[in-house]
Amino acid sequence: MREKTTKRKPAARSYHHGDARNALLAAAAGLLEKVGAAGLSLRQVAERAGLSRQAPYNHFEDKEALLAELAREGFDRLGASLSVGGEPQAEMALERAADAYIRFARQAPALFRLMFSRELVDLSRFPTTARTAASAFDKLVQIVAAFAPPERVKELSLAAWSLVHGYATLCIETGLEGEELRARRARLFARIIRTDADDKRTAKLSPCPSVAGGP
Amino acid sequence: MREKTTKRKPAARSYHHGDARNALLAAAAGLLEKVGAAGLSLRQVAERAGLSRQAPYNHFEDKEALLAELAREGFDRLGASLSVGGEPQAEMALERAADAYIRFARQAPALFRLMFSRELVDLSRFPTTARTAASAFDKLVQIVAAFAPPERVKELSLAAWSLVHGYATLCIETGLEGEELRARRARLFARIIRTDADDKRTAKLSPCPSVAGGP
DNA sequence: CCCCAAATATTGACGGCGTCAATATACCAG
DNA sequence: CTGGTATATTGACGCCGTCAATATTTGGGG
Repeated sequence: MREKTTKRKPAARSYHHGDARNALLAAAAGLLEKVGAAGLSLRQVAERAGLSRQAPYNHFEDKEALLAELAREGFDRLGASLSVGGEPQAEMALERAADAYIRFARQAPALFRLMFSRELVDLSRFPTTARTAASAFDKLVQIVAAFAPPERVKELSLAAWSLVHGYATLCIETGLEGEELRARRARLFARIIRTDADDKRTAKLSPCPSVAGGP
Repeated sequence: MREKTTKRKPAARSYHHGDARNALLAAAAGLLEKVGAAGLSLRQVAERAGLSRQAPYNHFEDKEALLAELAREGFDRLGASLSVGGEPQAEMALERAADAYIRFARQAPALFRLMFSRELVDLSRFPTTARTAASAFDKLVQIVAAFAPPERVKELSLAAWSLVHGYATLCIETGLEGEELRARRARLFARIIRTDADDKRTAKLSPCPSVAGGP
C-alpha cells in the first residue's frame, strides 16, 4: 500500500495544506509542557491545531506514535546541545555536556520525562527514535573517550550518563535543587568522573566486559 | 446485594469486613506491576478487591491519594533495604546500598517509577509520603557521612544518589543493561564516590553551600 | 477539461476512565 | 429499639482513545 506503479506525492509537501502533521506536532509540543505527557490528549492536540478530533490518525498510527515523534525531536535537540562548539579542550567538554543535559531537562521537563518513559513510549516500537537516542548517548561516549583510558570508556561513560541523568531526573521529579546550582553541579560531576579516570588504583582493575547494546 | 443480614468478621478495626482499605492497596499493588502506574484504573482495583467501583473513594480521597500510599510503602521498603545489617565496615555500606537500590528498581519497576513521578503523585499533597522518602534518602547520607569529610557529605551523597538513581532509572526505562551486571555496577559506583572523597586535590575546593530541602 | 482512485478529513459510536450525587445498608452509642 | 454516622452501591456526566462509515480534496490519465 505504500507505493504502487506510479509516482507518489510531489515529495516535500502534502495535499491539503500539507501542514497538518507539523501543526499537530507543534500543538502537541506546546500542550506537553502545560498538561504533562500523561494528561495530554489527542483531542486537545487536534483542536489546538485547528483540526478535527480524528485528524491525528491520518498522520500517526496512534497516540504513542505521536509521542514517539516528539521524543525523537527531543533526542535530536539534546544530542545537538551536547556537542556544541568544537572540542578546544577535552577538559571542559564533559562539564559543558553535563550542564547542557541538566539545562535541557529543566527547560522541558515534560518532554524529558517522555523521552525516558517506557510506559509512555516503548522505543522497541519506534526504531528511528531509538537510534536518535543512541546517537545522543554516543556524544557522551566520545567526550569520555577523549580523556579516559580505552578500556574504561564504557564504564566511565555509563557512570557519567547515570550521574547526570539521575541528577536531572531527581531535580525535575522531586524539586531537589534549584536552577542556580546547575553550573556548580555540572562541574562537580565532571570532576568526579575525571578523578576516577585519573585514579591510579583503579587502573589495573576492571577487565569488565561490555555495556551491551542499548534499546 | 453482596450478602445480607448476617454479621461480618469483626476483624481488626473497621465496620464491615474492615479490610477494604488493605484489600484495595493489595489489589492496586498487584495490578501496578502488570499494567503500569499510568494504566492502572481505580475500577480495576476495586473489582480485583471484590468491591464496587466507587469503593476506593471510601478510603482514599482520589486516585492520586491511593497511588501516594503505594509510593509511601515503597519508600518504606526502599529505606529499609538501604540499611540492612549493621555497619561492620563503612567500606561496604555504600556498595551494598547501591546494590539494594538497583535491585529494588529492578524488582518493582512500576512502583519505582511511581515513587519518582511527579506527574502521577505530587508529593507536596502528601507530606507523609514525602517524609518517608526523605528518610530513605537520609540513610544514604549517613552512609556517606561515615567516610567523607564533613564539608563534602552533602555534595557526595547527592552525587551518590544521582549516580545510583540514574543508573537504576536508565536500566528500567531503556533496558540499558541486564540484571547480571548489578553487583559489578554497584561496586563501580561505590568506588567512584570513594575515590572522589579520598582525592586530595578536591579537598581544598568547594566551600559549597547546601543541598537545600527536598520536596 | 473532466472524472476517478487514492489520500485526507470529518462525524458517529463504543467501551473505559475518574469522579460527583443520590441512595441503600451496616454498625455503635444512647 | 432508635437514630446518627460510617460505609457501600448504583446512576450519571464528561472526557478519553480509537474503530467504522462517510465526505471532501487532490493530482493525473482519458
